[in-house]
Amino acid sequence: MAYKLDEQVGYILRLASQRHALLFNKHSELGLTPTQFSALVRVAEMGSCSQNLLGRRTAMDVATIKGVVTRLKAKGFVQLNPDPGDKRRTMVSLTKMGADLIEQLHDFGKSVTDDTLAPLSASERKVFLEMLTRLT
Amino acid sequence: MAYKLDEQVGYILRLASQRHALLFNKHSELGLTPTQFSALVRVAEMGSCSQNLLGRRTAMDVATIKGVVTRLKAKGFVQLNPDPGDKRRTMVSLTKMGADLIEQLHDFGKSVTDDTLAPLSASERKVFLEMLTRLT
DNA sequence: GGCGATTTATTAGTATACAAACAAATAACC
DNA sequence: GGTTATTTGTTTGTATACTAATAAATCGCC
Repeated sequence: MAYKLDEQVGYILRLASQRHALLFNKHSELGLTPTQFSALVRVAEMGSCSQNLLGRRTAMDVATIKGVVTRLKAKGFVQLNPDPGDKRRTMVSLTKMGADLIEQLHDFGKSVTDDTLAPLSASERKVFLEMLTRLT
Repeated sequence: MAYKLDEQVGYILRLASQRHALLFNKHSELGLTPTQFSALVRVAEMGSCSQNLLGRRTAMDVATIKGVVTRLKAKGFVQLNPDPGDKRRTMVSLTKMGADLIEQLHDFGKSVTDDTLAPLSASERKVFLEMLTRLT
């Protein structure tokens, strides 16, 4: 059987991720990237947490999460504080401005997910997401 | 319904792509990245083609494909030549070294695909890839 | 109590990925 | 045939994403 690039899961995953990013950016008046969005939503979920832990909980390595947190801080959505109990740690938490945004982010996230999955029916979406999750 | 980051298609797509990249790199003695692999396989498919067209056929914008082609050339897998009929174009083609590698790349690609899809049964794979393709 | 191992964060380097601006060549079209 | 529009390629800038090396603080364990 001939090897067809267009049928390889890695290649198609890349294409699907590209389309998702496109849909995300198309409606983003928030000025957030998908990665920044994920990190911000996760901070809201976790409350105050260390930069490293935030990275682990969003699947970003230490170098990546540092850049993301730096930019979220520059935009005024999170603040950084030293952990009084552990001098190694930098604690990340939402600013008032960040907290005020979360509900809107959830709505936005739902609509991007909906747009991305538009080619699938409701029952297909369920099956697809279950299988995709198994590939993580 | 609460918004759960872990159930959003964009987030899970990112995780699945990460796992695929991990599996790809784990067995890559070829020194190629997934992106370089895709471009090289596509050049083999297309024979000689312009750098821009190669970018379109591998879903890479002009800046990205330029970098990828530059690195493939540095590794000796492709060569660049001016198009005699169109002075704007840079034609990309395989070197002998690149051509000799293609069969091995196909085998390698198949095994990475297989590893990535390991959590799915044969019939699930078919359904999954069909649905994923619709999301591109 | 102290020493080795681990954790946390930073930095430097490489590789995608995309947008925007630019120059050169070609195509389209009247 | 000449002007406009498009195509091709380059460059700059920003944002992931990962590796590796480093330093500081803490933990584990005897």
